Amino acid sequence: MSGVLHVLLHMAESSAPMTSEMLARIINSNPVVVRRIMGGLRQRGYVQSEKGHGGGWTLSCDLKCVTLRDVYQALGCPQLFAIGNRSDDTRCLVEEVVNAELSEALGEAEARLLIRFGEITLATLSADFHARLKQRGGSSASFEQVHG
Amino acid sequence: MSGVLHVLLHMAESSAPMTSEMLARIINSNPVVVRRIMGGLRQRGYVQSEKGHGGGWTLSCDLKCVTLRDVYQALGCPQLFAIGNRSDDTRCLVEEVVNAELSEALGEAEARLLIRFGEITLATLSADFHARLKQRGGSSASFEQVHG
DNA sequence: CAAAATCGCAACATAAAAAGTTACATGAGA
DNA sequence: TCTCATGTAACTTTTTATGTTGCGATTTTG
Repeated sequence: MSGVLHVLLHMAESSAPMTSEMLARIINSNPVVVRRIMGGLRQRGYVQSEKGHGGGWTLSCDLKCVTLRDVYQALGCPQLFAIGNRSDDTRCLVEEVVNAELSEALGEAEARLLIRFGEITLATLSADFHARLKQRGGSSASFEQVHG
Repeated sequence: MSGVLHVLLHMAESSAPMTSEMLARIINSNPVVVRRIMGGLRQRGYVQSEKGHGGGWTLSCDLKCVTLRDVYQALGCPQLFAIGNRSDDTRCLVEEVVNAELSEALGEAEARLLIRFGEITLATLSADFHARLKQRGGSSASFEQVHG
């Protein structure tokens, strides 16, 4: 999640397509992993990829229209919580009770978090970035500088 | 978390000490793991352990006074979320922004969840258990029946 | 006192999941 | 046609959680 957002924002700053390799460097990862996670985003039309010379990834959506929730879903709704129900083998009434209570609490937390994610767009993040950039004196801390 | 609660509720139903082995069977685990996770609870005085013949684990707290939050903390506040900040290497302003936004959202969700956990006591769970038990016709679905 | 039951703990082993890597096919431009 | 890209499957490595073994300490029982 964090990585994908990082990558998307960098793409937003770049006019030319960025290769999987460049994106991988941004998140200290590697090209194949990038392709893997970007696949979901492409399917939903948030990004495009071009093969061949000069190819790479480009944003193909309005930053204002894509929320963190959309991104999360494009990634296949990965597990949000690290804790959860141990098993669904509910022969034991005690376990049933524990699961019910935990599920409810976690479910509510998840719902809230997703709502929150739904309120944050990529444009929000981008604006935030530019605000900080200005504050820091405008030195762009560009891709090449930081991730080169 | 789920496992610990399961175990604690079974202990609440038992007058005699329960051995690590019995508790392990409850959560399809093994005695050493049980001792490991119960250690934190013992330190806080929620449970006691007795060595030797006839020994084992007993609850040593008022169920009404121990919340899920307490249990969570006794377990050492394990990671709650499966997603999070990729790194804290903040040379990149983009990453800084992403991290800030994600941290805030996750932080708030965590705080809320912990509050919620703080409102649920072991007594709540136990009451819930007994309510369901009555509803099902009182057959105790005891430890021996289910986990033996 | 000896034997059996139990916890405590450290060290090691296994398993499951995430991430990374390799290899090769395909398509696009120079 | 050669190079630069992505697409994808298969495999490997790393990481983390869990499980296991071994042994010492403590307590009850006979």
